[in-house]
Amino acid sequence: MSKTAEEISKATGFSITTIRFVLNGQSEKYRISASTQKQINDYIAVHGYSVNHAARSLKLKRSDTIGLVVPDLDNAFFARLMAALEIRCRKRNLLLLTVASHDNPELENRAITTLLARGVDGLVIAPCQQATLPLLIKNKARASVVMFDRDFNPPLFPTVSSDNFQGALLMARRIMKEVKGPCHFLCGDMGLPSIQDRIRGFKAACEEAGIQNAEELVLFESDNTPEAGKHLMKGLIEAFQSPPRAFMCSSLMMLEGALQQIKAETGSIDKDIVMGTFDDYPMLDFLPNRIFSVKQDEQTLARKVFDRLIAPISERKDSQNLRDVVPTTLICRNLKRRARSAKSG
Amino acid sequence: MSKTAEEISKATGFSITTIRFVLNGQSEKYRISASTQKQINDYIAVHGYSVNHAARSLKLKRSDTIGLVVPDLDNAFFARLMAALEIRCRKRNLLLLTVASHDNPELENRAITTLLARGVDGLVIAPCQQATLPLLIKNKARASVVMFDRDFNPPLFPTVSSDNFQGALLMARRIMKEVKGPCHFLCGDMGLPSIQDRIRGFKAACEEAGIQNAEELVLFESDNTPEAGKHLMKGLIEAFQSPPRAFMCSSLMMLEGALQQIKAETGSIDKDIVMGTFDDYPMLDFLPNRIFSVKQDEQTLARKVFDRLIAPISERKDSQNLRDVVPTTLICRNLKRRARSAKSG
DNA sequence: CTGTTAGCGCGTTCAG
DNA sequence: CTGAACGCGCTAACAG
Repeated sequence: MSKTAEEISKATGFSITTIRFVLNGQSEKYRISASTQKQINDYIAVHGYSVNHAARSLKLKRSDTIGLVVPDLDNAFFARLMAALEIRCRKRNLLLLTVASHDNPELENRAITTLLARGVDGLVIAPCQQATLPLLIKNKARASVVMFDRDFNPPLFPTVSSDNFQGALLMARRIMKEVKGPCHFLCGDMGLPSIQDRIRGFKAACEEAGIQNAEELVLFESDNTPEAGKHLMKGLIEAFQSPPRAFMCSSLMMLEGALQQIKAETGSIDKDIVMGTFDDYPMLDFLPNRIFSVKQDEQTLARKVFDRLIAPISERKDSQNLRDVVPTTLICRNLKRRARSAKSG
Repeated sequence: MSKTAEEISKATGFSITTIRFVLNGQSEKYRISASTQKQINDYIAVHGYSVNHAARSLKLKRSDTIGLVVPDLDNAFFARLMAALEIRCRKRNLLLLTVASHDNPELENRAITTLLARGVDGLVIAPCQQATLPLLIKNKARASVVMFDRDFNPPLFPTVSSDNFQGALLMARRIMKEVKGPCHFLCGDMGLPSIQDRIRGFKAACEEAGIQNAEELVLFESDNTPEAGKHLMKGLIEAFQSPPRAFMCSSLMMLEGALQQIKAETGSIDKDIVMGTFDDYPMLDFLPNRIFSVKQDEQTLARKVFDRLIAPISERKDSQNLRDVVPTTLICRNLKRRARSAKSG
């Protein structure tokens, strides 16, 4: 176990101040003698030293810590975002504290409270509710807060999200062009703003294509789970006595469920079905089907989130431009004739 | 921002001690008058209170915090394990601090040092090196340490891992039965004990099947990445002028790379290829191929890790039984004739 | 160049 | 039942 500054002081006979100066690399500044430095450094080399962050935080009212609240730790999108954020944090000697809310408002509040009590210097949240915000605003004082992925109205904090409207528009457009006909949209988590944006994008594409009954093409559930996807697909298959020629899903989980249902009912997944999904996953490569995916740019999202977090004081244009929207990429797989991808936004 | 105990004391006129007793639910014990309690509680109801964990940690030499070091945050297996651990931590009012090592010894050491400096009460590591351990042991004093996923020799700390030998044995056996012939094994991260165990299991299955050249069937790279998988598959295709009839991979990443290579070279993935992989992912359902996967039991792994972490003092049988081995499940997809799954271990 | 000092907020002990 | 006082290890300001 490494020693405290005082222990080093006692052991070497120098005062705590002297010890601290060499510990903090200020020996030049205060012209500590070479001999003194050596003695201290030698002692440290043997016995070790690491600051006590608890004491440091207590004194400085700063924890060098960032809190992150996400719905789910084992969701490819959030995991990638967390990974990207963690790297940025490490560069600044910040520790990222990640807590899952499981899309449950109560757990979300507990997570936020916990993180705030731990004295995080910044807080990043993919909120599952608008109601949380008042609670936050009340305790806001010490941490700068950034929302991401879901931009509820009004945006009480800086918010970073993907261009869901554009992503949905481009994907739906391509799918409908591909099948020269309509496409169903299976949505989970209806209540979320990001999903609403996707639905608007989908409808815009329908309108372009001269499709009248866009409203009926959008199916939704309140949860974002494979089960929800299964259930919606089940309804579709019942209604048409066969799987749809084309459909798109609001998430990988919904797609998973939908495909499981198709496989369960028909024994396999017809390779002529055209599908689309939000979020990308490398394994989509291995389906023989034509399949589109809207890939979110986690790196850019993480960068913008981090910038908002770090520079809260500077550049106070305040209420204006509180929202950052990040373009997505449409990935196209197994098409014979067209290009493979295109930028949105 | 919630108040400190002293602020509450000043605001309500009671002494800090009195405030603390009601904050800590000891008002009964010290027979605080009902009126006093009410005044204090009312104040708290309005202004809020949350303990300052920095001060608390400083005083108690305990942070109510567990550290977790994993190679990669956006790896399905580790993400699931992290999620499972987080839930257990929350139940005990512990905060889980997760840091990625990116399978880089230097980053791993930094991560461990950081976590230890933050005063974690426990430390869980999926180590990418044996060399780390001395460093740890030196600083061990305050945190109980548990290793998982990779059990280096000798096991200097309690270690929890899956039954990799058995998993590989069962999977290889089934694949070879399925194709009535040999199967290649594409391995990443050769140096890891878990991979070594898988190779031993694979060879055992070969021996059972009377296959002589098991050694040649094992291909390996030092990294566990899609690129490594691609590269190995490329070699295989070159050697045989076509993709193998059957192969298995040491991880999903390797499988990803291998399949990408097959697709790149042959335009599609022949549905008669039989494959296997360590770790499961729901999307494997959607390949038309016969495909096996060895699913690790993250819940049980997390439970055993947590138990080792929490109960380090009790039951000191010490050196004996330092290792926990958790059974895996073999998942079989798209087989016509056989059952879908079987337990190992 | 080196030493001393005063809190940060909390848990605990001791005196009333 | 309530108040006062100490110290956890660190930072920062001030005195030599």
